[in-house]
Amino acid sequence: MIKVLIADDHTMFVDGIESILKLEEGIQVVGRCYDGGSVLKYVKDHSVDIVLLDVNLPDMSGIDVCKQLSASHPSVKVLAISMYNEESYVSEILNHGAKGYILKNTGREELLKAINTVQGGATYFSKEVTETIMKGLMNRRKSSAKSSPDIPKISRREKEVLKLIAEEFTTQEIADKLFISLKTVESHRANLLAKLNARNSAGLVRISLENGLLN
Amino acid sequence: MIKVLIADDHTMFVDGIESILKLEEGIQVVGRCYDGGSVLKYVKDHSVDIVLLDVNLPDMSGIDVCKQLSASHPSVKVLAISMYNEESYVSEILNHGAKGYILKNTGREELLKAINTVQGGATYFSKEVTETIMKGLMNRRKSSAKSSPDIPKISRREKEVLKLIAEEFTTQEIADKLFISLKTVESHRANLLAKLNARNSAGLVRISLENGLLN
DNA sequence: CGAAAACCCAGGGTTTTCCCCTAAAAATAA
DNA sequence: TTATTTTTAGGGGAAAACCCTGGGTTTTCG
Repeated sequence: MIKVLIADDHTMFVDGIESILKLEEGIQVVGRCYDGGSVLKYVKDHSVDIVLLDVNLPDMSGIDVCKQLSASHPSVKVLAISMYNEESYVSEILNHGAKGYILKNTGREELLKAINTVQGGATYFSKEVTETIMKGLMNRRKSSAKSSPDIPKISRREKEVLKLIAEEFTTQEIADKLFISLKTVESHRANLLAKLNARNSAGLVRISLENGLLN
Repeated sequence: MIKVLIADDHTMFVDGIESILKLEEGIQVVGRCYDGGSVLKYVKDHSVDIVLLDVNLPDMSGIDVCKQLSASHPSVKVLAISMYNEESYVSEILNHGAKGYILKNTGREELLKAINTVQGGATYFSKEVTETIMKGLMNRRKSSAKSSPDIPKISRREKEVLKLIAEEFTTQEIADKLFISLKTVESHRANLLAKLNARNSAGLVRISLENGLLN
């Protein structure tokens, strides 16, 4: 028997969910909460398997609820429910321990599948949400891949110097660390400025980070 | 009846999968392929619902197979199977149309769940794979996901200066842009160095980018 | 309201970076 | 092998960054 807690500030929505789950034999709705604080309170005093958690709650964001929940009660699985298929919402709440993310226009079948999947220890995202995540991944890949229009090869030594510059070491400190002269470090930096087309160390760091040159 | 095609170059593995699926009533293994070319060929001539596709095949990578498959036969769902839980593999093959990604140490139960989920139109990732994806998301989204441990408020003017520093402008240029003295700009930078706990402008830029302070 | 804090401004003095130049030993590629 | 790149290093000077101090203004908060 899966014990489910529903957390959403819209009564009608909670009613809808409950009426769906009531018909299921393996699922028991053990409680209803209309704000984040009640969720934390309820979980403290009762046994709960899954929390159907709305991302947007009146008093505190579902993200915060999720964060605290997974810290204090890691065995409780959070299935996020939201009106919004926004990548930032999705990644944020998943980064804070949610086991799944579905939209509010989800049908009965999918809701049940999500609950069962999450209960089984895996994660569940509805199709639309997955597409959103993938789009996000794809865009980031493109931008990180294409954004090297004209970057000549950075030699091994130059890369070492570059890393140390990004870590805020002075030229003298870098020279000492690498057992080379201060003038040599300056040479490397000068070459880096030319290669990365930067005007100063600040630009050097920015360009490096934007193109992931420090890995 | 779900028609499944197994594509993997390790015979024993294919046997294992097939013996598992043979016991299932709703699933029928319609073919076996040991390289990528055969997959494309088979799909062209037969009706297939799901391809269990190994990411590493002898002749061509599973990514390429997936790409061509989703272009020529979009109704065929690809469920990627791999030994490796590498973020680059996962995101790449998912970007090319795969509907799921599971590892080779996956048990019988999870394999069946994955097949049914994918057949139902949703996507499926095993727990470990999801963690990998989320880790990747988190690293790229440090700004939104991560907490800012000890960053005092940056004033409006300081932020302006900070942005211009990151854009490689010199102190004099910043002073001219903002119609203030060179010395004033230096003051702002000094305050920024203290607030962000940086030693120099390079660190200023790094910390800003890591914490998304330039938005 | 009134004090404390934060913000914006700015100058003097010191250290560091940046730039333009040259150049040789060492490693790598053709 | 020869040719190219990398790594090393230096002089000298202009520019920028950094450190310390302080005054005037605005914001915040009891």
